[in-house]
Amino acid sequence: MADLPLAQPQDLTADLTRDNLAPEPVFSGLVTPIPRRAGRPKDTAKRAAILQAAHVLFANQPYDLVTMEAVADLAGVSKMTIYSHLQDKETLFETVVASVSDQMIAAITAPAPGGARERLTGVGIAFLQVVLGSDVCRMAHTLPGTLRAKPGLASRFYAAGPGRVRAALAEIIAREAHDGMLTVDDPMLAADDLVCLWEGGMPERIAYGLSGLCGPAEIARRAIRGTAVFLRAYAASPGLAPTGS
Amino acid sequence: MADLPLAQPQDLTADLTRDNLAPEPVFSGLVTPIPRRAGRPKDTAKRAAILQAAHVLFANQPYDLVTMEAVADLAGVSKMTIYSHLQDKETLFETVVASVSDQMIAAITAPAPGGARERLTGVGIAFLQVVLGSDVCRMAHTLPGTLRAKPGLASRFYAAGPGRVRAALAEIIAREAHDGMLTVDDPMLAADDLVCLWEGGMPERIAYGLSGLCGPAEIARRAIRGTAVFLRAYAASPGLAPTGS
DNA sequence: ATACTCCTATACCAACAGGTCCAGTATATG
DNA sequence: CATATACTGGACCTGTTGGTATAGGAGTAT
Repeated sequence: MADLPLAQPQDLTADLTRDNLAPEPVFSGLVTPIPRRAGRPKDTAKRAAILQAAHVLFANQPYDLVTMEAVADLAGVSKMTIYSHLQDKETLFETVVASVSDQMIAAITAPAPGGARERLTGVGIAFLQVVLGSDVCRMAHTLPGTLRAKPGLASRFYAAGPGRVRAALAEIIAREAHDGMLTVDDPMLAADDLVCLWEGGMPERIAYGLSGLCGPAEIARRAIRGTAVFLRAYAASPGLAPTGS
Repeated sequence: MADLPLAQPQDLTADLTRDNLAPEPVFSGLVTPIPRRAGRPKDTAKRAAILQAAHVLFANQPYDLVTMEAVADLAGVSKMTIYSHLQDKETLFETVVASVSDQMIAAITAPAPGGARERLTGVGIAFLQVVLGSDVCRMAHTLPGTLRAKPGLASRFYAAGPGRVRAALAEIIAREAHDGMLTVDDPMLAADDLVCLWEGGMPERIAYGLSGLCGPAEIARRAIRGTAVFLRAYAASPGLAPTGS
């Protein structure tokens, strides 16, 4: 029963100070283009700081435990400033979630050269870097509970994030199958299998706080291993006929 | 209170009336043995009703949205009665989680006869019946967010539930490997693979509310398919299709 | 019967979070 | 310059929730 050395989830929010934010200038692109109005214009840097602070907090705490004042403090901004940029807490959360989806998809869709094994391994590494290597993982496991009451948002997030990844993967697999490299009954199910083999119970253990985020070495190892197992099961090797279908 | 227009997520909690509880007499066994004191004895049925109501509510709502009054109403009991049986909300939650773990383990550890394929498929069906076929699935995805702040409880739950299942599975796999039926590098990782192949992205989709619970047919199909893919990847003799046994 | 305990109902408290109001100040445009 | 808007900081309101206090009714033991 003795398991791996597990990371303590206590100090997750310990060092969340304003000067200690993760250097992800992702939110700069989400800023409004400039409506050109009279009076003092809104400070786009403040909006980015708000979204980034919310990103960090939502990634490390369940939705209900993230207070607007905490977001304001972490962003170095007055609470009212948040409400002047975002309508309410739900809108703030939704904006952060949307940005995470974009980030995830951008990481996946980068084309990779090489053979089937190299291509799949490359996609796996990019996928795991987001899913196991960033705080997105923790946020992903906070989402279902939060979005239970907002089915519209939930389906939108799934379609934009995991769903699109799975579809893209299924297409890759279908192409390989068409080229005779794989023998696949259902590309969608095979995509599920591939994703799961890459992840292997890690998201669950990370979500439970029993394991920390994965580093590059661990990520590469898992991508290679998962792809290998997948290819053993689905490779169009002579004499081995796939079941099902 | 339950009549409020509070955002009911897809009537999940719509028909949770006192006479409509799921018929699971699981909690009868958790009742105190009879302390034999003077005066009126505690009503063990009420304790069971409390735990069962809490089970239903925690399975369908995140922790923070489950109020003690809701539990009391659903159990048909005064709020004070809950506090006379359970110390506080966390204890109530912990008790329910423990019972779910017991239920899960009992479903898994039932020994199955037959060959490797039959044994694994049988375990898979038992496993998926709990994980995909009951409200445990929804609760499982609520847990990480809830338990983030209580690492002790989280690790205990994981050890009692998913962790023990994985260990048991790893042992089965190791035995098959020792008997020459499988070629396995690491039984623990292989157990992860098998579980994931059984589940295939379903828990995620169920948690997001994009899919309902799986029925027996779907569960059997997934157990068979997952086991088949697993055997294709891990079967000892690559040229011999293990479809027959 | 009596004593003791359980159970209920209700009111109540403290804490806390989401959101608003407001007075004052800063910063842009025309 | 004037004007319009942004931002701050805090007080403030409102609603909710976990948990407590209390009083009276009800069931079971001796």
